[in-house]
Amino acid sequence: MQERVDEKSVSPLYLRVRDHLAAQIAKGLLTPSTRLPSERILAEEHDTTRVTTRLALAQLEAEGRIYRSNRRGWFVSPPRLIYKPTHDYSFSENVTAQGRVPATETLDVTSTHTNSWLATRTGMAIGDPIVWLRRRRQIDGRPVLVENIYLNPKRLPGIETYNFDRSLWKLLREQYGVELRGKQIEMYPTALVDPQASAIGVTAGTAGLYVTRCSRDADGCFVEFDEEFWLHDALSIQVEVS
Amino acid sequence: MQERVDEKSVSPLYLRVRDHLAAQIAKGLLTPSTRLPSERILAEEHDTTRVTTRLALAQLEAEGRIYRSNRRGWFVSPPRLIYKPTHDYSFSENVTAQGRVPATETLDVTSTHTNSWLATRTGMAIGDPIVWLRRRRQIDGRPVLVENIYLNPKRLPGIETYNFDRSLWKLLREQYGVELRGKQIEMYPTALVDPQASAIGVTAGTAGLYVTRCSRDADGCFVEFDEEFWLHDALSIQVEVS
DNA sequence: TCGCCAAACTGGTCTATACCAGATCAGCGA
DNA sequence: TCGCTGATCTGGTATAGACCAGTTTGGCGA
Repeated sequence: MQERVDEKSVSPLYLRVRDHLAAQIAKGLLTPSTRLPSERILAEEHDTTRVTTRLALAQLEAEGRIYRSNRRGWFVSPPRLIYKPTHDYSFSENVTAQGRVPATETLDVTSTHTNSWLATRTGMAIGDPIVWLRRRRQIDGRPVLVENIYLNPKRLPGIETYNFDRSLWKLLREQYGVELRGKQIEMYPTALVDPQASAIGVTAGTAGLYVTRCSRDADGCFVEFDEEFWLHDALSIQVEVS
Repeated sequence: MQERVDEKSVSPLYLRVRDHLAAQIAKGLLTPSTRLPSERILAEEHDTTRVTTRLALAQLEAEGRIYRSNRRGWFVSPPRLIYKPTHDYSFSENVTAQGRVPATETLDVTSTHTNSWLATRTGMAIGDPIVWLRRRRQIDGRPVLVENIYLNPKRLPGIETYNFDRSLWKLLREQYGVELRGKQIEMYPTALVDPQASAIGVTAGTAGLYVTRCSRDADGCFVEFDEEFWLHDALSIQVEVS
């Protein structure tokens, strides 16, 4: 089927398909949130098979240029959200400030107990009561992260009764007078797997960024431990040191 | 060939293969730097084909559990290097402090001129002389990053004549009395593509972390702009805010 | 006009196979 | 003993299909 290109050392076909699509995105022929032609059509256009086409798409996905929406197709990625962990406290405010539309959904709120994994990270004792909150957050209608938040009910009595579909940071400040001071942040790239992958609506193995954040108030008292699973193409992190 | 598992809703075969390998790693049957059985053997063991086996391996690679060495095989990933951009200055010292063996290779040193991309990031004027240094760095013999470093020859006269196969930070301090103060850091996950992918010896599309760092001395004078391309499974980033 | 349902379409998973190119290694010859 | 060489092993690239499971959509009927 494929006419043999007899020149030596041409790049592999799947990279040529990748470059062709990348050029169309760069030229503005394909813009954020537009759908790419289907895999079958792309395969036909390049005189190849779906397997090879999917290799090319996987390359662009890994670069963060396109993403897939489950069985709906491939889409051009929007710009990354700029996130400054040393400055930003509120997801909603940050997203809004960058001209985009945030949304937050509470998935689950549970009163439970500190396990050993949490204990070493928060300073709480094993067995201490703790409130476990799961949320999904979106930018312009696209889910970009799910998070597990663990709240200290000693410092935040009655916290489990509030509505969490808004800024947690505002809630803490307005209802509990908490001024967050210290934060320990850890992050590394990894794949999203279940249950996070299905919560965010992507296939297992999609590239992600894992971020944890432990926040304390002005007295050094543990307030909140946050575990975030981001889509890898959704954010860019900026840190300033002086 | 494959005996049909007639239970409904069993997970896909490639995820079962993934989980089987992950369990072996967790149990310690496969330890860092040991080679996995070849794709053909794994396929045979699980009564499937190489294509499906490679899907499973790609999952584990995306999670950072295994990595591939070009045409040599798949290996279990070593622990991530902990990197604290707000504290750490020296790659070599940091790697050594974590009980591992660092190595640095200089790939290229060129005296060139500031382009517009660099100008907006460094504050230099377009056309200003600048020294471009490319290095590859290893941990325990495995290349984990390549970097482009741009040095300000006004602040660092004669810098291009030094040997760069050691800590640049020490060189700046000892030879030029530079005390780095301000740093602007930006990072996001993306795929490694050529020329960085081949410089690091991985296939194009391998997951990576892109990090840039702009350093200034105590007077606020631009000293160094660093652009790093890390393997995504090689590091974990920690930031402390107070 | 509205709502439902079936067809068409999407990506998701999987088989079976082929050939290529670089890495490795055993064995042969100097 | 050492170095070369070729066989063998590895992953890398590619074809040509198949069927499944959600999503979307167009048309039909109330």
